[in-house]
Amino acid sequence: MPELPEVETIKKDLETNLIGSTITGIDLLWPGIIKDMAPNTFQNKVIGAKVTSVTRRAKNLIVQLSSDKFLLFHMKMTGHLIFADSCWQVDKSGRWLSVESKKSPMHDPLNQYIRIIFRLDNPSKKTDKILAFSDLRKFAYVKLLDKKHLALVLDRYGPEPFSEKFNTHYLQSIFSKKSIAIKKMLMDQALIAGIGNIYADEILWAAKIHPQTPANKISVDKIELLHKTIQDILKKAIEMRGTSTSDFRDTSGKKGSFGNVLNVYRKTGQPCPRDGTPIKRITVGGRGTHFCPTCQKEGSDV
DNA sequence: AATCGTTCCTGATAGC
DNA sequence: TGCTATCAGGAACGAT
Repeated sequence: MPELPEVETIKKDLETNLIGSTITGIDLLWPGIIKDMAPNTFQNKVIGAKVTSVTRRAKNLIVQLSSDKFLLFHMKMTGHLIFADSCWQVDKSGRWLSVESKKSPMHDPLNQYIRIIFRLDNPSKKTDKILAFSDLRKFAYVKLLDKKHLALVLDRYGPEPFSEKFNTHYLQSIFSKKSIAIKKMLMDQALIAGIGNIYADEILWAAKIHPQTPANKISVDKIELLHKTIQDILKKAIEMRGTSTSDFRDTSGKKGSFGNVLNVYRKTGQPCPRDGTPIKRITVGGRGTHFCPTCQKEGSDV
């Protein structure tokens, strides 16, 4: 599921490829992908606009248009954006046609649930391009917002982990007020932007904190370590272009490599890389949670 | 006011 | 073999 590093990877790809392109048409294969607006209105307002910038906030991807409107993409669990030549076509159910090679990224089952295609014209590129939005589970969406409504949506998120506001003092202030599980707090988008299930588990393992530790029981020293760990892990994951243990693909359909260096996420029963104890899986806040019961002991070392 | 449960959806997998 | 039931999971929203 795309979290901060995965959406950042998509953002970097599209910054290179999308800026300056004009959206010349839209193929809508599943109208439900468009939220908060009638599909016809959406198409009328988007077609003809030029992409002026691509940014990320929390797990959202924001594509600014020359019309001073913004496309807001959320990938949820299985959303992928694919940037490709316009010769690629899909059938009525959103599967790519004429996939000759099994090695082609388009052959990947997870790139074959196309819900909407943006057709692009860019004079500086040799051929026309498309931006296709694939999403197996139909949780992902795209919205068209003006500046005011975009600000309203984005203001609900907590600080970005690489912003100045995200410092040890901030973590102390939010943790001290609540006794809920630290993992739930790390994943609360209104408190910290961009951390999801994979990175929450990896961060807590690296900082040796039990995922169910009440947030207000964590010492100042541990908060400092946690702060550093959040930044270190997210930075490394961005450098490795994300985690693709299940669904994530970049805009050319390729996997990220952070999945190769995971220590606990989806490693149930496998030895902890630090002490060899089998990794345990529990549920925290309704989410599958992986940790080492020995080096992330509950109620100790907090 | 804060927190919990439900909802959206499909494919993989387990169980019979 | 082939069916049905269960589960995963981000985050908005309704319920308590």
